[in-house]
This record gives sequence, structure tokens and C-alpha cells, in this order.
Amino acid sequence: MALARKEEFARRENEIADFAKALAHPARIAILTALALKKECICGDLVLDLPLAQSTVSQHLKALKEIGLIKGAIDGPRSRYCIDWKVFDRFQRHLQQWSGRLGQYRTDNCC
Amino acid sequence: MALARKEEFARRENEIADFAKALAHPARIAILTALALKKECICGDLVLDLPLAQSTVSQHLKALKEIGLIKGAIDGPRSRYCIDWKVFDRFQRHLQQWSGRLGQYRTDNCC
DNA sequence: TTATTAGATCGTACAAATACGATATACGAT
DNA sequence: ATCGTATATCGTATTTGTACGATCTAATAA
Repeated sequence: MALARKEEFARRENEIADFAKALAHPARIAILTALALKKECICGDLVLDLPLAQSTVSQHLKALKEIGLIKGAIDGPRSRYCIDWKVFDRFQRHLQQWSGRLGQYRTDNCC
Repeated sequence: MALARKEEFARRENEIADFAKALAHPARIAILTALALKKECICGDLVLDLPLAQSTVSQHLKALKEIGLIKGAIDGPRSRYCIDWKVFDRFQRHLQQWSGRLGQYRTDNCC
């Protein structure tokens, strides 16, 4: 967000927007998908999978970690990542509650 | 996305990311919420509700329109907007399918 | 007609996101 | 201790997003 407008919005609106922002890049979608599907979640494997430089992948991992969607652990010389399902569920629930609430008021005769 | 990396990712990954991007700003969350809750969906009302300039709100509306989430109609001197529920449902379904697929592989013993 | 109103679009400034190479760090192996 | 490997972080270039005022357009009102 450019200026300090964030404070002007409701907390719930910001929460949903922040969650959406975490998913707003195909690389992060790919990372989350890979982490869920593979039992092995080594950073290096992700770098091989993605069409991005190692430092860029690291940056995306950091973003996902900062919002809490993934956890990291050091495993010898490597880094192991995995999804924090508790957070994942919470986010999913929030988004579903919001869109569910919207859907309640659905009408098809406006535009 | 900075460089032309978008093409390097799978279509599904881009679709989900694009949808998320549309929701990745509190103003757009607020707009969608307002459009759903109010029967009257006049642009001017949105401008009054939001802590943003008229031109900025117009910009956000354009973004939502471009991705298809909302439709616009001219109503005399005003603009009437509303949610395109068909698109909204499709997006919701995609996201749910994706996160549901992820959840199937859930394990809690990685990190 | 002219004036007013609603809204979109343009131009522009600034902030945030994205990407990469280079470098730093930390660990394991020799 | 030195080397090699894996990853994080730094610096930086570029792109994209966000915001606003000014202007343009179209419709109504006077």
C-alpha cells in the first residue's frame, strides 16, 4: 500500500487482504502446493522446481513464513519447510466466512 | 510480477494468484462487502464509505471489473456496480479445490 | 444554451513487490 | 583448518500497485 491508508480500514478487511496477498503470486502457490504434496520439503528441491533464482525463492519463503503459513526448521546444512496447517486452516476459515457472508445477500437483479 | 516470469508457471497457479491479487487490498474487500450487503450499489456511495479519493475508488472498481468479479451498468448520470456471482462462485470453487487438495496430504510431523 | 453533477481517465509521484547476482553464514566433510 | 554445499541476506534494478489532483465525458437540471 502506498500511503498509510491501511489503518483506515477495518481489521477484518486488512486480515483478508493480507492473506490474499500471501497467495497473490504463482510462485507462492507453487511452493505451498509442493510443500503439501511432498513429504520432503527441502528448500533446494523447491528451487529446482521453480523457474526462479535461489535468492528469489528464499524471498518468497520468507514472505510465507512471516505471515505464518509455513514453518522452517534447520536440518543439518539444509532448511526444511512445511505448512503450518493451523494457520492455513484459520486463513481458509476466515476467507470462507467472509465469502459465505457475502453470498447470503446474493441477488441477481442489480446490474 | 517484475519480469516475464508469469508464463513459466502453470495456468492453475496463475489463476489462483490472480484471484488472490484481486482480493489483496482492504479497499477491494470493503468494496465487495459493500456491494453484497447493499441493494443499492452506486459508485458514489462507495466513495463516501471509503477513506480514499474518488479517482482511487474508481481505479479499484476497474481492477475488480477487469478480473470479472463485478459488473457495471450506467444508470442515468451514475454508475451502478454489482458482484458477478457466477465469477465469484467460480473463484471461490477454484480456491477451495486447491486448498482442499492440499489438505488431503496434510501431515503434522515434518517441522 | 449553460451549469451542475457523477464518474472515468490521465498524468504523475511515491511505495511496495519482484527478481537477480553477489556475498555472508553455517554446517558437514576432508 | 580448509573446502564444498545449502541457504539466507544484502544491494540494487525494474516493475507493479496505490494514491491523488486535474481534466474529460456524459447525463440531467436550470
